[in-house]
Amino acid sequence: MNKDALLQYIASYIQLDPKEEEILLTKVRFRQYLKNQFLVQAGDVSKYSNFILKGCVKAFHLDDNGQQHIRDFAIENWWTGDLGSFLSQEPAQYYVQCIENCQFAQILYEDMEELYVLIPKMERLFRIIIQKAYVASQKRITQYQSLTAKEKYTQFKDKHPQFVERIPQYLIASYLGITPEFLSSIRKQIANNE
Amino acid sequence: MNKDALLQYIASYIQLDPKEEEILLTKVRFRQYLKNQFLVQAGDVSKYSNFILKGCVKAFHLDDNGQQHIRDFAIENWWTGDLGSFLSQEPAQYYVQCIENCQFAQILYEDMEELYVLIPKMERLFRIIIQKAYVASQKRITQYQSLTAKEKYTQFKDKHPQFVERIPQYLIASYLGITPEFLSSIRKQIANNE
DNA sequence: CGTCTATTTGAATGTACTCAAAAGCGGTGG
DNA sequence: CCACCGCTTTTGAGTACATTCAAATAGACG
Repeated sequence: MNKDALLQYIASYIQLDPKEEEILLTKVRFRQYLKNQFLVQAGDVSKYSNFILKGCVKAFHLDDNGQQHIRDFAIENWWTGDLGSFLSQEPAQYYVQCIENCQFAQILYEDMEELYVLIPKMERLFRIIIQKAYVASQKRITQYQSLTAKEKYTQFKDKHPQFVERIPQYLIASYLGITPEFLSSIRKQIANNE
Repeated sequence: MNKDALLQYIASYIQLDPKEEEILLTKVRFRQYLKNQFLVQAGDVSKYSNFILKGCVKAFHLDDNGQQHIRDFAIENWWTGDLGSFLSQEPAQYYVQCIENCQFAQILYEDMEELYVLIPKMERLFRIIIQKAYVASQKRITQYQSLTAKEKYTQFKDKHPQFVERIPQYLIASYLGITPEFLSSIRKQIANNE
């Protein structure tokens, strides 16, 4: 499978020499998942960190009423999983499910810890990646607070057109924290004002 | 000022030898701020990463209507600032303001980058800290999605009693994404049902 | 073509907001 | 020690944004 996509991605953050790349690849497992297959299931421990080579996933949470709430979507060149479960090796709170057929590069928890020792630069890599993800997450919170549903949808559409194309609307509604019916009426409004 | 609090905090994540602690301290600036003073102002570049030795701050965002939305609070032994601005060295999107008189340990952006080189373990330290912060941020998003205002307040109160004691209610309302009037009526409801 | 899932529609409802005013509370000075 | 000031919290009436529920329509796929 396409290991080059992973190495190229990493090269955009840190420089690994050929030996280090080799070590890294001994710790990486390449794997295919089908559409609708679960990468993580709430209740199980999330054993892998998953880099997406191909495809698209949703990470979601089930509330007490059995309702699904999308935490985030992820596509090629993103990492996904339940980070909280992965770090603590305790049962996951989230589900991660494939929206399309997918290919992942997976690193086992124990191997990840070893990699940090064998290749200290990996600490830097993930520090930087997670810093960025955290900044984005903070921004999403303030947008939740300060925007109306219509504004949230408009900004999402403008910022992530690739998601709007690939992902059903009722999932986007869930990501935005609104009902699919209301998103539908927002879209109607937008269409009429143009 | 109390450098030991910083060293002790760091020691709970990584082990620094005396020489490394010394190097670290040459890069740290200890500083006092008064209640209501700004640690970060939107529009300015956030030059420091700030560790709180004493006191309590709010980080917030101003929307187009001039309304304040609390991104988060931080107290002793937490880091605060505008991470996005600090990392990119571009103008901040957030304000960070002292709710009480405060003492901080500050590290300049350039010094932080040097520290990562001089003491590679610092990469590990911040990787771990930010991973945790990111996990908490994700959890907050899903709580935003799946809880009513009353549930959000109850959970906040139970999880962060120290905040409820120190922080005015209208700021907690803003953090939860509701109006102070509505929080007041929620509290009345809770009081009546007991 | 038929079935299953996703999207749209519309009416009734509810949760949370706006606005205005009153009450509470803490500090300060006369 | 009381009176006043500024700021925070409470109250209440009217309103709006978004939800719920039920049903119709549209789309995708075998």
